[in-house]
Amino acid sequence: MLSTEDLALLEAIRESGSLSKAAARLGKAPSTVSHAARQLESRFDALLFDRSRYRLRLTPAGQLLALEAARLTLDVSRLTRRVKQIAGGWEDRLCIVTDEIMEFETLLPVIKAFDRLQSGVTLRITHEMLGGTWEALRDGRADLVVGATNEPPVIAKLRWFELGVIEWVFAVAPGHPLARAKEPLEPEAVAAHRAIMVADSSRRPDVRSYGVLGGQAALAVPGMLAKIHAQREGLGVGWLPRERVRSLLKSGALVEKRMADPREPNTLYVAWRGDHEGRALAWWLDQLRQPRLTARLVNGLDRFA
Amino acid sequence: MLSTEDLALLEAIRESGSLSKAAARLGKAPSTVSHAARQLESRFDALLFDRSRYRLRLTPAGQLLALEAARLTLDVSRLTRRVKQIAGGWEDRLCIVTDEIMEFETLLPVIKAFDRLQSGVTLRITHEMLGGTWEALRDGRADLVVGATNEPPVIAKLRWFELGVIEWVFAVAPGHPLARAKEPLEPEAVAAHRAIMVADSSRRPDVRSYGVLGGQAALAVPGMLAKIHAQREGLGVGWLPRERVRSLLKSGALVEKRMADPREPNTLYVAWRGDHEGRALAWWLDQLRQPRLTARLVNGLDRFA
DNA sequence: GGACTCGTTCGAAGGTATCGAACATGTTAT
DNA sequence: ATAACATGTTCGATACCTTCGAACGAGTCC
Repeated sequence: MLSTEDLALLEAIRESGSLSKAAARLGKAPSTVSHAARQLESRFDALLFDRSRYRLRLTPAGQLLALEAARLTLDVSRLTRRVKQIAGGWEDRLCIVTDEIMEFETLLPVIKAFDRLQSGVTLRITHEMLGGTWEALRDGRADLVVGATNEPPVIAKLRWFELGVIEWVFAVAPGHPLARAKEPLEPEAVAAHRAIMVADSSRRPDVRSYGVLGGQAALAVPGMLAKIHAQREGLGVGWLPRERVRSLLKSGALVEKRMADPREPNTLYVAWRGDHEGRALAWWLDQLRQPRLTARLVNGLDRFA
Repeated sequence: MLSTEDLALLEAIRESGSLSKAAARLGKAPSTVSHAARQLESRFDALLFDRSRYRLRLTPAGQLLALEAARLTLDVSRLTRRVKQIAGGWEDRLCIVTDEIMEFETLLPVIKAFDRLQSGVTLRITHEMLGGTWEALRDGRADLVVGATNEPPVIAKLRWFELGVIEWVFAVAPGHPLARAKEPLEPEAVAAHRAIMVADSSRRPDVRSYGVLGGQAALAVPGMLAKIHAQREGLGVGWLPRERVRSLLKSGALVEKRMADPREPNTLYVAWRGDHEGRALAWWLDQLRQPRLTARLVNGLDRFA
């Protein structure tokens, strides 16, 4: 194959346009370079050097080789770095999947801190909706999930801890008919109005349509933030995460309604497969155990404050 | 860097799960393989082999290296082929640009014949409209242009020969008002009807709108074939290449009209830059000098016969 | 024309890869 | 439990490859 010395030789000849000048540059004897050039030609079974004139130069084939050898050398040095990375206990890449209710910006400082480690680990952070987080972990699409809801399913070698608890509030716009309805609201009263629910982009059943009654009209929106907006505009009703609409409730832009059937809080989980633990995963798990970050992820950002 | 021996060693160990078995496979002494393994680890400054158990195995880092080394080896063998190709006088790639009026299928047998040469030269064949062929040659986007119209422009080292002559006919649908108009048709009579012209997909001025008069209504269509269809449907009028509509004229689906201002035939050219002549280009030029192929390209296919 | 440059060939020296023997440890079959 | 066999490492000797410097013929420049 090709060595760094081969590349250096080709580049020195290309740039100096002379074998003896190239040898001087490389700190080698001209005879060494001459011999090495012959060896290269023999190895590739191609004329790489034009000796028809006084000073030796690259043929077009030699030029192509010089160019491509440079690219290959880059490839190899990247590979060397990656191999060292892994030998040092870091992963090649880390895929983190969060529930879409969680705001990506909360993770930005963490990502920056991780970058400062200069581990070389490729990071990939994506969202999943509904039970999609557990699915991603099972399928191997995720190495780490943040904010998974429902009880942890049966997955080989699964490890997890609780992130926190998310509380729900049934809220309507002040001008919505249900805003003036007698409390606690009965299911029949709710069923007469359109429900707002988060669209399920996966093929799974609509797990996120909590409290939507049979036959009830529904509007599916692309995420929790969109759901908040839709309900604030009076387009429909449904459950919303309390901490994420706190200032809307306080300002009256949304009105909380007590329900005949209250909704239990949800526990959020951090989970990973225990058979693939590298330093990057360990680092992230450590961060996710920090109470301040945890609170921020669970409670979210009040985008309406 | 990496050698084919390095790759062979890594793969033999991975597949046999043992250093001594790998050595047997490679036809080498176990001590040689042991030493080579140590050298590899030293070169990458990483533990590539797990010696904690009876039989030596690859670490995750070693596995990544084995995988990536295989990919790199493939890269190098491709490069070796390319270098040999060029040293043998072939180009790395050949870009042929034809005028879009020419049917691609006419070139299929030529492409197949070229493939049979097994030169390794990458072939790229594209269309240009209007003066786009000359532009492609000047810009270096084309190595060879086929069917360029107008006089050859000033391009450094330009070489060319005539391919043939294309004749035009002013044709209208039988139900079109101009079909019954008195001959020869005067410009004023034509100007009252919509012109069909080939859309210019480049940024150049509309050179292909020959005979379109100022203020005349126009319909731009995506190519000569589309123009033929549009005129046959009576959507408008204009000049068409005589040989490509011969059977439509014969069947009466299109009616030829004599004009007060006849259109001169166009000369088509084959052109290339003379400073980059390899064996592939030479081969194609040779083919393009064959009278049968030339006639087919110039006269085209009568898709309506 | 003389001084210098260029690249090749050649023999010698230096560096690297490979072999086989010896050895310690682990595994398997009886 | 023991003997036979397997595994991988270390080490010295040998083989192979790379590099050097000297000598040389041909080209270039002042």
